[in-house]
Amino acid sequence: MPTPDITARSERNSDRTRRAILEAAFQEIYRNGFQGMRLDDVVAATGLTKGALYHHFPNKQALGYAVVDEIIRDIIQQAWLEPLASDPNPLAVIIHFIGHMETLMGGDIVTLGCPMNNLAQEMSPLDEGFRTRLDLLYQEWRGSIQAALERSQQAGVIRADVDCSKTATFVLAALSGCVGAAKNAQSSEQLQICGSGLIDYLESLRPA
Amino acid sequence: MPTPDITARSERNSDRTRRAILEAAFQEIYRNGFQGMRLDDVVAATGLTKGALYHHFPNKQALGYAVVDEIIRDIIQQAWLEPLASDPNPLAVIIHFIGHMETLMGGDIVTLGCPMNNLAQEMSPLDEGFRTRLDLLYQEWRGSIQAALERSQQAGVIRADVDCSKTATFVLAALSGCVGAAKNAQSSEQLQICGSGLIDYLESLRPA
DNA sequence: TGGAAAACATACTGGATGGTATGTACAATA
DNA sequence: TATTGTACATACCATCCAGTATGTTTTCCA
Repeated sequence: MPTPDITARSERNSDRTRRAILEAAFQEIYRNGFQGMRLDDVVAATGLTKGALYHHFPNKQALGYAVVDEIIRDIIQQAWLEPLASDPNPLAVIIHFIGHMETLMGGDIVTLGCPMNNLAQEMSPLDEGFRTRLDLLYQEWRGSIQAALERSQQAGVIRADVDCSKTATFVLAALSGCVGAAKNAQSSEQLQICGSGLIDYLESLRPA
Repeated sequence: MPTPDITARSERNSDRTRRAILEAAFQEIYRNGFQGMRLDDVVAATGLTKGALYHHFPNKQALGYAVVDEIIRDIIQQAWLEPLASDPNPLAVIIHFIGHMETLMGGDIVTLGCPMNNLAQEMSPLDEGFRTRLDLLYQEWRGSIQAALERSQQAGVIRADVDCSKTATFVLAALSGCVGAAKNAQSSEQLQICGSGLIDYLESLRPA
């Protein structure tokens, strides 16, 4: 007979510790970049020690990779892929998201930017492991936008001559650019202006 | 009578040394970020020593500020402000620039991205001195694009109902986003696709 | 032409930081 | 219950790196 569920609570302690380290590392990376993240700060934020960190991760790089694979992936999944996949009017979802970004994401989006784009901009030229992981995530993200645009196109909400693949690529890049511009200016007004420019573009895709 | 020009050729030229340090620092920042830049690497690249560096700059931060004020400013000036100010058809200049970015800038634009945007993304949330300097540069850049759009608008090349201020903000942000996307993917094809999406948008501003 | 100041070079320091070596409590088997 | 492996804690090291102290050479100028 297998051990009862009571003992299973202790195994989850390990998972919880690992998760706590990952989330603290994510916050530190979000605020200071990967190179700026200090492992001492991560363990201090969790209340743990270096022994715990190095028990779960072999080194700083592996911790960074795990943050991409487990934390950042979840964020994109929940904020974009799931809402876009389930909604019957995807174009409206995209436009709504852009228009209400600061409300939907935290206010950190203005002061700190997009955590995924920050990390990609910093590490892509320096570390191929980061680059491939983040590029894969971007491909999924772009693919979900493309699929959303195509569904809206089939519903007649978007003109038939629009190249949804190219448009998805551009929209995602422009969105990253808007968030980056707002971060440089440290201004949510800048995010509004820039976002409304992107919305104007999306509206121009509608049939005449 | 002042000393003849012959002596000006002498080995020690303060301005040239300072400039050499600035350019080496720019390259290091471009490749590794400001936090990733090592002063030892900068002096090694110039063939000088730390004594020279600390004679011309009080500390690392001041060196970084000077790179923004003197090197990056010049790059934006030469690549954007001057071409846009002198040309009779500014919209065509913008479109041409976007379409031939990799040729006009170096190939580093794909592998390393935009030096100004890189630095802004890294340092704006961390250091107010960097942020204000870079924000000022962005304002000038955006202003020149806005002026260009307005001139094209007065020439009838752009529709009268277009908000040139908002459009300039969006175009600059989208452009940064495109370069960033290409850098993440390490793909000049990505830059082409993304850039053509931006060009499509600019073309849509023309009268029907 | 001498002397002061500028323009460098050389050698060093101290703190920060990623990583390691080792010890210990505890749960899971056997 | 003895044993073993897991999940941490503690203390420490080695290196990197911004910054400094000081010496030397060149330039400027009175």
